[in-house]
Amino acid sequence: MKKMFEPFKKKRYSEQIASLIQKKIIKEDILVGSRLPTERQLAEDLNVSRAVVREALRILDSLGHIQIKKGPKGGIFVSNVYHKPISVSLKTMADNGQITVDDIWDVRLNFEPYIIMKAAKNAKKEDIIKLNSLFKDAEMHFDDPVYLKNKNIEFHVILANMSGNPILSIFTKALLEILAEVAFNFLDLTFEQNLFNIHKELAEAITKRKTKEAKRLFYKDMDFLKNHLQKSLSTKKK
Amino acid sequence: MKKMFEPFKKKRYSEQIASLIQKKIIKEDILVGSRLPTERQLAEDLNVSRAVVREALRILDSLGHIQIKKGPKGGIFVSNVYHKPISVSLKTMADNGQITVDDIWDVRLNFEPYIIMKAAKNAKKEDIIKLNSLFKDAEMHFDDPVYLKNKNIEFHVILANMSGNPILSIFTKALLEILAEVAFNFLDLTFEQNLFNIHKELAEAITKRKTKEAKRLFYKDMDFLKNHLQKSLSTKKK
DNA sequence: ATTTATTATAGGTCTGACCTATATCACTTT
DNA sequence: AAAGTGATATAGGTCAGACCTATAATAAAT
Repeated sequence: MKKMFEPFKKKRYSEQIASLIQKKIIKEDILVGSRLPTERQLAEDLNVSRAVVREALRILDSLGHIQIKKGPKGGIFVSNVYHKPISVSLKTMADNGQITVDDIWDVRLNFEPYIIMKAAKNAKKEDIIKLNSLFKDAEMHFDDPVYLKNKNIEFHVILANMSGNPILSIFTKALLEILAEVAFNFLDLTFEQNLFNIHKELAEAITKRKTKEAKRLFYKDMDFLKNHLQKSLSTKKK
Repeated sequence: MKKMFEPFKKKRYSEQIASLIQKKIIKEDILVGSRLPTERQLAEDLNVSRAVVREALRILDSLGHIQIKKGPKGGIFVSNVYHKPISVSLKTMADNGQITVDDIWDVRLNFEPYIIMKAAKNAKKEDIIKLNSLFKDAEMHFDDPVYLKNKNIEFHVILANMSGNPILSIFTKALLEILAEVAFNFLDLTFEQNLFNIHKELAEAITKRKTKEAKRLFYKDMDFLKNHLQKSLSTKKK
């Protein structure tokens, strides 16, 4: 018959505590890098057993919100990265052959143009400063493939942040991270340098709000990546 | 002196056990839907304390690999839900005002048309069977708002699965779940019935591979939802 | 036949003990 | 002075065993 209520979700103490702490981290009541009380202290403060606290810590750990070190000067350190759980999920699926590089590509091609468009619309002064400072940093290490690779990834992260939609941001970050791990786990200086140059062009189009031009350059960027990826995959031993 | 060994990463028993079980689930040595031994039995089998087993279970739970029920006929059930960590992340952000319903809307509007398009392209016989069985179930409970609401959500999940891209699937699942929780946590039979009828139309367009018509109906679906959402929000006390 | 106690099950929580890795400091040794 | 050695305190890691609580199934009562 007609139900008047849906059953409400009962929660374990460990889950409640985990989301309690998670919220404090997200609200920045607890800052990234700072240290939580010891397990024993948390148990006393929260008036639960240490076992419950530890279960909560396992949850927070697996969500990427904390990092734990043993011994004196050790403890529970806040290290929040919103997109990490997504990366972990995707990584597990990739390891298991449930998703392919093409799937990631598919998704990026579907929503990064939208990000570019929004970024071009919303571009603020501080965003442009961020981009310029990124480029300056990169040019100062123009012969360091590791550094350059990271900056090339960071570029897309900044664009995602500029979209103004945090969901797009974290999805993009996760996709880039997993892509770097499963597909671009190699280094090629010339490649990164060329990529960097495309990014500079793309940034200029965005800051000048030339949306069409920006989209064109994004596809150029992606094509360039894809070509390089296919080349490097074909030279790999099976 | 040259180091002969690098320090190896020590892992808690709980982590080792969690990935042990995770692997078995992924390899399908343990099937989804089946039941793991009881906590006490696992502790005995693995020769660790029950506390360790429970911490492992918290990890597996937060990764969406298991579901736990109390009491007799209860226990630890395998339920690979890859999108769970994403839902949890988004939920937390929503609770803390870091993302809004509009953000979720923005993302859905951006990539569900793509899903619809791919679904219309890829629609297989078994997909159509699934859709029809969904509709049949829903029509058998056409006066139950809870049941209907769940089926209306499930409809979009099936479409996402039909896209053939698991990433789109899990992203969509997470978005729908969070949307249902933060925005549609109320019940309205007539609304759900109307929504259902749109879904039926949409499904027909998709199975007949009428992509344009399908997209049009999707936007109708979204408009309908948005209207209802705004109405219900405006009648809520601030 | 339906409702209401009863009971067994399996997860949930608590207590308090002991183990173990590690940063620090004091003390040698070279 | 530098480097190795050892003691110590810290804080997480593990364990054992007890008791609490929700729930499905069964039996008893209506």
